[in-house]
Amino acid sequence: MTDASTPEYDPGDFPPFAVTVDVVVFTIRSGALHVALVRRGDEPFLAKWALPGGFVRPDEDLGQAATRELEEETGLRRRDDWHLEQLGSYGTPDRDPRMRVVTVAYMAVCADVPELRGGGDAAHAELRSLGDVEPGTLAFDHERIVRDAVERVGSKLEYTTLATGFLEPVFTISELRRVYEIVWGDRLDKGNFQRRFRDSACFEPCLDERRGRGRPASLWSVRGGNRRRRLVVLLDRPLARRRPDP
Amino acid sequence: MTDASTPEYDPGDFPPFAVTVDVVVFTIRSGALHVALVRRGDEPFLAKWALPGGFVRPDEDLGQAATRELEEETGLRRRDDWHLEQLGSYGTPDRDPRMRVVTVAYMAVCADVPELRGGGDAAHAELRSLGDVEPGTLAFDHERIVRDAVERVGSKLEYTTLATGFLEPVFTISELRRVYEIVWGDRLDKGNFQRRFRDSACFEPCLDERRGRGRPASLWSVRGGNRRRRLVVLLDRPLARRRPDP
DNA sequence: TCAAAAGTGTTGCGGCTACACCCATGA
DNA sequence: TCATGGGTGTAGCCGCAACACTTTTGA
Repeated sequence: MTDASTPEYDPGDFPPFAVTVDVVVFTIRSGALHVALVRRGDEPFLAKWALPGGFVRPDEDLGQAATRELEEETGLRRRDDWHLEQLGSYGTPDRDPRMRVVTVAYMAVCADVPELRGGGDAAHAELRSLGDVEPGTLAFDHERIVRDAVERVGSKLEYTTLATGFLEPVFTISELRRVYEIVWGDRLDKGNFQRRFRDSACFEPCLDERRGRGRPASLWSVRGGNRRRRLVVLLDRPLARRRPDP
Repeated sequence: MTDASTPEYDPGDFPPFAVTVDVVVFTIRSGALHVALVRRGDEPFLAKWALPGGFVRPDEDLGQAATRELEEETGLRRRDDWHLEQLGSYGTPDRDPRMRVVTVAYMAVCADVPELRGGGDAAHAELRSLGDVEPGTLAFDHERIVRDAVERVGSKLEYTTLATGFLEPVFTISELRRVYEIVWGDRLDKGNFQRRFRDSACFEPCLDERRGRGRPASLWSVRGGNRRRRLVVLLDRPLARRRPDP
């Protein structure tokens, strides 16, 4: 609730906060998990890498703000088949040296994009491989946010169809397997994975196939999804990551 | 990030928001899941039930604010063995009719408490059975928040030791099973549940037992926990809820 | 004809469900 | 000695990991 503790309510009574959104955009490029970062054009953290984001406007919803900032700062178009979900809020009093800022972090997953336009007011926007992001080089608490997002996307692969968000709406099962292998950093058995997803009620085969070097692969999509709006739904049977045993 | 989009930054530039925390406190009482609610003493939603919560202070962390508000409005003492976790943020522009408020929702799980003191400025605080909360009777968007919290606690029982948060630090396996049955609204096989948790590496037996009507039950605790600080950790093997098949 | 990639078969182990059964106690 | 709740045994099924194998293509 908002003010059961302030019986003598007055609009000027509350401590004013700045509220921002930050977005962790994941995509897969050249076989590695990448995240979209912008180079800061101002103090503090001038010239450091940061997540795309910015102030929430007085009349917009939090999710809208995330979409807008992403578009402004990276040029990524709002496409219906993005997956965007709220990650959590970060509001330590000293996380911004200038003032009290609470940020609502979002996580987005999208298929590879040809080029990031360093648009808006962000000096420069770029997809960077997670392995290339040196610890301690991100502005604010963004390293922590990225860590939390990586953990979230990894665990969501276990029990949802989120992996398809990295691919085109129509994909082969091998492509899907490669997503899992890249995000989890592990090898998965080709045959078992094949069966697992072929037999899942969450996917349906298209009648088309993709030709490459070897035998053609049949194409699949998320059941109920289509080219414009792809679905992230619960897997009928979860696929547990292998955890290193102690 | 916070202001890559405002190169000419000025502390007065940002749109001011109010930031609050709201807490969904769960406990089990008389065999039913209960949630702590306060009765509002002011407009809007005068005399309606709402979640305990309030403004975040300029110098405190979000989690601290949640703990403080809970203590002030319900009299629940800060005990080390509470489980408190962030649920998510809710910031639709019109969720508070007076002004723009973003709330960070938290979920807490605690063992049954003897009595709620309707302290602080909240007119009245009470534990109410979830089944008795009529749809449409909560202030703001608190019904939505409670729904999300119920879903979260249910799913967390599947893969963590969160269920122990409803019990004393030392408990019997049957008590634990009853927590699952109440939260999930389902019967679980006594023998299979017994084995499952007896064999889990997450629990360890105390050398004590509890005597009641039948055969004495041996007491257990979370491995690594103790009476002051009980642990919520990942179960070595998840326990999937039965989902109604379509 | 060979390499490459898709896809299937098969076997064995382990966990899980269902249900019957035994155990230890208080009344 | 009976009711009550704690706890164990067990048989069968099902899923899954491992790995060998077949299929279908491009070069």
